[in-house]
Amino acid sequence: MNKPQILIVEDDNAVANLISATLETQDYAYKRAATGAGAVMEALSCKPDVVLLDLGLPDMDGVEIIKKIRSWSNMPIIVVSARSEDFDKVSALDAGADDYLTKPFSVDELLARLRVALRRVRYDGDRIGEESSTYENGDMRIDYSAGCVYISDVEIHLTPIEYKLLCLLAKNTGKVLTHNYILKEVWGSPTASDVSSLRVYMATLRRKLEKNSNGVQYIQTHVGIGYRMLRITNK
Amino acid sequence: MNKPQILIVEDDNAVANLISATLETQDYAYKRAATGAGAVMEALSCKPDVVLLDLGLPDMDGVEIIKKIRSWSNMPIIVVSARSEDFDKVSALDAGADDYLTKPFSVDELLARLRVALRRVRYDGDRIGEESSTYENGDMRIDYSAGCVYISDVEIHLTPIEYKLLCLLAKNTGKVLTHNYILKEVWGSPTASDVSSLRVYMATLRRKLEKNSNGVQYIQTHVGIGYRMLRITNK
DNA sequence: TATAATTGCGGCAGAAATGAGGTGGAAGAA
DNA sequence: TTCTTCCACCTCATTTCTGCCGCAATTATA
Repeated sequence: MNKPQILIVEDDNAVANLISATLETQDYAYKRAATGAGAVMEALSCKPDVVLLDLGLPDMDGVEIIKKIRSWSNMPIIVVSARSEDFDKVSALDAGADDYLTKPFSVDELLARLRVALRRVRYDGDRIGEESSTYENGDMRIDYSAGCVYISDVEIHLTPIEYKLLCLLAKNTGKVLTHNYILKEVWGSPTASDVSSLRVYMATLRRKLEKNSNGVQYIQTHVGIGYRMLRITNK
Repeated sequence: MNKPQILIVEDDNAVANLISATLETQDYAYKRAATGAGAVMEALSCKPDVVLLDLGLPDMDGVEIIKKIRSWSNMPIIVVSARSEDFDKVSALDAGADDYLTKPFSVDELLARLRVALRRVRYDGDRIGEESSTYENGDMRIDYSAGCVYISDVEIHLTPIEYKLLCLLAKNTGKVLTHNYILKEVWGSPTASDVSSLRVYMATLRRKLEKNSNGVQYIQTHVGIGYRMLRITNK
């Protein structure tokens, strides 16, 4: 078995050095990133086994980074943050983080929690294997890493909400998603927006998807229930 | 989807009450155990989705409990302990615990970490179970997750009420359901609609089901009583 | 026993209600 | 500015429900 690969995301060099030195003594391999954008890129390219993420990065909100990574990967994310408020913890954990450590942290505890995360990777890894960062269905392709969508290799521009909507449908291809479920997943709370807005987004999303795609219908309406992404079998 | 089942292992009644009250507000189901032996037994018998484990039990060392459970199960274990020493955390985590909270803990944080654990259970469950959640009877097939019905692999379009009706009959294949029972289950209240409406829906449902299905009768009428879905034995 | 009356079921059709999609524009953010 | 988000209004399609009719089975009556 190879050395476990850890991605350290931290803009404070002193802390990053401390962590990387510690990891070396434990015979882990590691990569470093000091910005949110760099973190997402590294997470994509080197596919680390675990991400150690500092929330206080200069260029991007930590929770945003978590959501970005979670949009295509389930790799364990351990947040290491100076913020110890409940709100910060809850929002990071709910965004998809697996653990949350507050600075100053004990090195032993960090290592122990790292082992917990790795245990899970190894365990999951045996059964699900590699996860791809793209989704394909018929002529449609979603590149999660780039956040782009293509129809027959032609890029189509989606707004953030449209993109989220499409990803949600894609993740659940073949299943009917209820209006409320979609609203909760995309907008956060079912009350934030209402079904009429959802309809508008569905309509524009459909138009964009099915414009250059000769007559193929990707999204099916279930009247009074919700929507469903069909699996396209091109034969 | 069932309520998540949480096992609370805690000998201090006050804390246990606080946790169980909190869980109830979140619509979780829970069981309680106050001793290590009881905890292991409950974990075995009721197969909870998550275990909340207090380390300071009178009859058994917490780490021992973790190891015992881990010897046969990977269910998530969140330790809730008054001990905040590194050594305690590391040994619990390395013994197989998934998370470690020190008392006094914030209820919000506990709930967030609980959600993290449940997320993982659900995810694993989807992967390994891959339960198709379909019903089959003769040439008819109901795909519950897709909300679709097929006759001889041809999709049949049903309106919401027709679909509910069919699911209800399917769930009770072979049993006679009275008019009132059906009205209550499908419409919510027996007074919302009356039997004449039910007749219309039954008729259209029958037509749709038995159209492409050469002469097979799925739904049987019991005059003056109700309806019944027959189990079809295709030979 | 034979016939008439009653009751319940299914078919059909049309009205009423609900929901979906289109469009335009206002408000807010980049 | 431009882009994005969201709301309001309109039209159209679907869904739901009701009423009426004929048929069949059961029950009552001569």
